[in-house]
Amino acid sequence: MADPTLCCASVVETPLDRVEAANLAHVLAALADPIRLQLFSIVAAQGEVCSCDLEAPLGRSQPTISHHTKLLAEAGLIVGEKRGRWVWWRIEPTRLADVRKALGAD
Amino acid sequence: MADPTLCCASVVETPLDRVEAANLAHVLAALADPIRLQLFSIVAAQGEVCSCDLEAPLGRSQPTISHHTKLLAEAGLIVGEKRGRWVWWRIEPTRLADVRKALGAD
DNA sequence: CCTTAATATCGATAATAGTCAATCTATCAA
DNA sequence: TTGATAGATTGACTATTATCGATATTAAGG
Repeated sequence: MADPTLCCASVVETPLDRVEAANLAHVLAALADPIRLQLFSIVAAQGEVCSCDLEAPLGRSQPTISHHTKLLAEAGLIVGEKRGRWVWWRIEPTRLADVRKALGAD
Repeated sequence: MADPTLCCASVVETPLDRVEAANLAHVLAALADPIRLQLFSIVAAQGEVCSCDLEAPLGRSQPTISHHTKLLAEAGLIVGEKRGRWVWWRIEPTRLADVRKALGAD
């Protein structure tokens, strides 16, 4: 779903209002899980990864992997492309940059 | 508590191991809540804030505010100093910078 | 001391989130 | 068309978390 509004001032400049806080918290929550962080870093390192190649390194079942990829995708942090029976995931670097900026990147 | 280990390579460079993922997830989880994000941004904007001045703008009870400041402090993101009956909170900018770096700051 | 005030802690509750087995859907191959 | 495979969805269970009332703790001030 990727709520498009992570643009504005950083968290250290101006007090966030409720909507800004909710939007940013939603994206941060997607990253605030060890399995999803590992998943994200594997995808980032390999460029493109099939869902089927995530179960083994993460030690989680297929439905659980599917659940985590869905959350990361809804947060706009990864994008999936279906090719035949497989879904190939890549990260969305601009979205991650938005998060850094929201956390006060110079 | 502020686990000191957020130094290393960013999440987009190398796949995180379990320990790195757990440490980073812990700090991100502290930020991944709307109330704590607002709290953090209020403290950042004002430089120093007393706990007693957080209940009203955040619309939460005193025990809840105390709970959230504790989580942020345990993540190393804010520091509290007791002066008389009051606790004054300030942010830890280096800790926030560590998070940005872990998320791939250039 | 005793009272008041700021904060922390405890206990309970309701909501949220991670996990997996079972099942459904879509795609490909024979 | 049938069988096999990748992924999504559902349902149930458990664990975690946000919240607040009640209580404890600590520090002035009189």
